[in-house]
Amino acid sequence: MLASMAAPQSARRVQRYDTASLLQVAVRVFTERGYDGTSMEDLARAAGVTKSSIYHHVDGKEHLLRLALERALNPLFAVLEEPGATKGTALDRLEHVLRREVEVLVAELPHVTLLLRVRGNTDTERWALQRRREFDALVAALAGEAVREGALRDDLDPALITRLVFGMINSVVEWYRPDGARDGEDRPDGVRPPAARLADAVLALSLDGLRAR
Amino acid sequence: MLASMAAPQSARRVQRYDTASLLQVAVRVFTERGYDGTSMEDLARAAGVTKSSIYHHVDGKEHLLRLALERALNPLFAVLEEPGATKGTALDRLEHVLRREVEVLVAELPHVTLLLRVRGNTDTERWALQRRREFDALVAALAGEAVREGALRDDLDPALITRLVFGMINSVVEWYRPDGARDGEDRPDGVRPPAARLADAVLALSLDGLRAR
DNA sequence: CACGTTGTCGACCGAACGTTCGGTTTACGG
DNA sequence: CCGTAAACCGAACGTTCGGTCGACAACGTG
Repeated sequence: MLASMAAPQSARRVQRYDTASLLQVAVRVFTERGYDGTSMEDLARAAGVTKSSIYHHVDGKEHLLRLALERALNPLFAVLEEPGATKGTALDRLEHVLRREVEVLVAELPHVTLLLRVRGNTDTERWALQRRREFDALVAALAGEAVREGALRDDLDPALITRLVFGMINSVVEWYRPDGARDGEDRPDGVRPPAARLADAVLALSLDGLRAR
Repeated sequence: MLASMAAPQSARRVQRYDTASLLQVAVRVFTERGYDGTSMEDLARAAGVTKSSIYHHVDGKEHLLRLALERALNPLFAVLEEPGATKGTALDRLEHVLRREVEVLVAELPHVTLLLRVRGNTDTERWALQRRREFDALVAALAGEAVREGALRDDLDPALITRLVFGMINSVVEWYRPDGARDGEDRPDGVRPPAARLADAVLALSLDGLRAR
C-alpha cells in the first residue's frame, strides 16, 4: 500500500460533498418521502452533515429540486431531436420516441420519478409542469400523424392513446429498480441491456396487445 | 313552496359541514396540492371555516387521509368479489376486473388519485401501501392464470404485464375529468356512459394494441 | 509555514406547522 | 321563548420549518 492511500487521519468526516454529490442524496430522499414531505433536516441527516452545510453548496431546497428536474427534462426533450425521431414514417418515429423515452426514464430513473410527481406548489414545479405539457403535445401530434398515415387504428382518439401509452411508460418509475450491472458494460453478444428489454416489452404491449395469437 | 323550504334567514354562514362534506373539500385540496403540501390552514380556507372548526368534525389531518383512502380501497377490493371476477375463464375474469377497476377509478376519482400518490410517511400511508400490494398480487395471480390458460401471450412476464397495464389504468387519474352528466342518468339507448367508454378503450388497447389491422 | 479556499459546524431567527382550549353563535324541538 | 346540542371561532400552545450567521478546521499552493 502506498502512503497516499493511508486512511484519513481525521475520522470526523466520512465524506465531503460538492453540489453534484449532494444532489444525488437529495434526489434519493425526495423520491422516498416526496418533495413536500422532505425537510432540510431530513436531507442533512441522510447526507451526514448539518443543515447549514447544505446551504454552502446550493441556494436552498427549491434549488435542489430545479437541478433534479433539469436532469430529467433535458434528456427527455433531447430524444425528440434525434435522427430517428425526425426522419422516416410517423410510425417509425413514434416507435423510436417511445423506445428511447423508456431508456431515458431508466437511465435517469430518480430524476424522472421526481418530475412525474411534481404538483405545482412552487414556481419551479409549475415550470416543470409547463415543460411536460409541451412535451406531451409534441408526442400527441406525432401519434396523430401515424393515425392519418393509416399505421395506427383509427377507432381510438390519438390524444387518448398517447395519454394511455405514456401512462404505461411513466408507471415504470413506480416499480423498476436497476440491477447491479451498468448498461454500458461488456455483455455477451445477443444479450440486450435491461432497459432495452423493458422497452421491447412496452413496445410489444402497446402495438400488439397482450392477447395470444 | 312549503314554509320549511324557505331560504336560511341568516346569510352569514353559507354552508354547514359534517364529517362527510368536510372530507369532500379535504380530498379536493389534497389532490390539488398533495397531502404533505396541504396545511390545515389551507383546508380551513378552502372550506371557509377556521382551523379549529375542522377539529370539531375529525381527529386531525391524518384522520381525513384515512377516511379518503378507505373510500378508494374498499370499492377496489369489492370488485374482486363480484361474480364476474370469480366465475368463468381466467381471461373473462381478468377482463371483468380491468374494466370494473377503470369504472371504480372514475367513480371514486379523487379518492383513488390520493391512494396512488401515497408515499409512506405516516402509519396511515403505510397501511394503504400494504393494501395496494395485496391488491396487485391478487391481480397478478389472475394474469398468470390467463397466461397458463393460453389466452395471453407467453413471451412476456405476467407480473410485468400486470404492472404495465395497471400503470396505464392508474394513469387515468392524471388527466381524466368527469363531464357534467352523471353516469346513472337517463341516456339514449346504445350510448354508453363515459366511464364504460373509457374502459372499452383501455381494454382494446391492452388486449389488441394500437397497431392498425 | 503563512495564506486563501473550501467545507463544516453550532447557535440562532422568524414564520408556519398541527393541535388544543374556552367560549360564542346557530338551528331547532318542546 | 327557552334549553340544548351541534357548529364555529379567536387566541394560543409547543414544535418544526427553511434559512442565516460567524467561527473554525482541513488542504493545496506559493
